[in-house]
Amino acid sequence: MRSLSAPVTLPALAGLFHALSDETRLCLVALLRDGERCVCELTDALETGQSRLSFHLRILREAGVVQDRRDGRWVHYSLVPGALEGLEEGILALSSASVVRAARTRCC
Amino acid sequence: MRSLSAPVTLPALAGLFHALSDETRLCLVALLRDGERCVCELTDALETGQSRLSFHLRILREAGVVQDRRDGRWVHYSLVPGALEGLEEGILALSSASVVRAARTRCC
DNA sequence: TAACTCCATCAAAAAATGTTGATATGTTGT
DNA sequence: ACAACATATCAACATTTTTTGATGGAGTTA
Repeated sequence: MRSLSAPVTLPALAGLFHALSDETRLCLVALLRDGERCVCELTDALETGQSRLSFHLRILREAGVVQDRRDGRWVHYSLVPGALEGLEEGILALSSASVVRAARTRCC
Repeated sequence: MRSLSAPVTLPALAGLFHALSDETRLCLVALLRDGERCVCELTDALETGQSRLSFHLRILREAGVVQDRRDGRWVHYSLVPGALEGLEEGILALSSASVVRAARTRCC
């Protein structure tokens, strides 16, 4: 079991969940499961507009789920190693004990 | 490790994530961690309007995360046993292999 | 340099989601 | 039956998210 992970806050966890709460984005994650993919491959696979894809990729990127790498005129996306594992950790925290409370209400 | 779980589809998984993608709802889940709570306790803890809470509880209920139990004029909410474990399973499926594809595009 | 490709970004429109206050429903106590 | 209470639902509005098409930048090839 890993330790020393950053404390999980409710807002942070909600943000991560939000990034994964969309079918298109989950589809992207599923595609990246097997390794790096170029944006053009992803666009091709999802049969959708390029700017729409770019929008969703940005959300995943900002949530720390995927990362990009430029190679000439292509950009390759891949899963951030450990990101989904971190999510599992968050869920575990949520269902067991130590979610860090935002200092706001009596509850959390 | 549990087997025989229902196949995880992307839409189903996205729905679950969506239910958990809101801070208020995560807060509710965190409150229910230690056991059943009456709506009035939850309202009190979150210091928020009753109809707002009712709205979020419904979303959690419809996503299968929580369940309710009527007791006289009170309604008690609690976590559905195994719901969050199911989520972990989904994440695992997503990051490894067997997400069931919706029969729509070439990708998923 | 000019033309072309890949991709991100922007602005406007559309769609979905969340909030609020009012009302309805069912329950208990008198 | 009536009044008081707990909760759900509804409708109007506000906010956020998503989609779409247009534009622009960065890299490549000729």
